[in-house]
Amino acid sequence: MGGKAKQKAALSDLLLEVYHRLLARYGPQRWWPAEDPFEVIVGAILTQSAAWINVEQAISNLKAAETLTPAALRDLPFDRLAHLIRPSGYYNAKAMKLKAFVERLRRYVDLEGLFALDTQSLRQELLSIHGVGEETADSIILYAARKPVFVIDAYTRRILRRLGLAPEGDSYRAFQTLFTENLPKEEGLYNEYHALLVRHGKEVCRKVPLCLLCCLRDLCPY
DNA sequence: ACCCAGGGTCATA
DNA sequence: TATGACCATGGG
Repeated sequence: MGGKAKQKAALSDLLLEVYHRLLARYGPQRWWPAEDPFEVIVGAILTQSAAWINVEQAISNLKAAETLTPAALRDLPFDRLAHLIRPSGYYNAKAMKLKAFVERLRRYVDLEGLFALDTQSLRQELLSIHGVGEETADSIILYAARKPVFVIDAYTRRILRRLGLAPEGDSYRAFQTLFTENLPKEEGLYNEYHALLVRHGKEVCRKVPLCLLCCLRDLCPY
């Protein structure tokens, strides 16, 4: 094995080691916390820069109003939609995004039609919808369409930096490549790994600044 | 009182 | 392409 290949093998082992530690520490996360694919999508948009606890309230409001379907959201007056999702913050902006999504969905009839696209086309299509950026698009592909795409979020970046693994460039794609080039391409693994990173990020990285109690502390170069 | 959450868009340089 | 203002609620 050449030097390059050896380095890559080591990185792959490290990423798997991190995964197994998190899994042992927290257990399976059973993501995404939603009853169906459409609820995943609504949650992915509502959780943008918002605490999940507030998103849960907004989703709960939508369910109580029996409006958590594409057709119902299309029929819902804008102001009423905005009011229902108020707890998740940025409610006018997010009401606009939800409307944009369900309007675009008409082209494919339903989610099944949209998800019939190959992964690359699906990603491009999602990115072209107002309010859907890279993280939201990938969350939808992984957790709603159940296709193997690794989701990168703020927690993931923070944890990788702390482990001294942050890629050069610092871009979304660079972080994503780090995972996909060094892990088996499995939807189940990507699903659980990202969920665990988020769990770990919430649990430890903010509350315990230097990771003193962190299950990854001996992997930290700091 | 202040900080920031499982981001994204848009205007500007 | 890169930065900054803006979107807004609720819990720590």
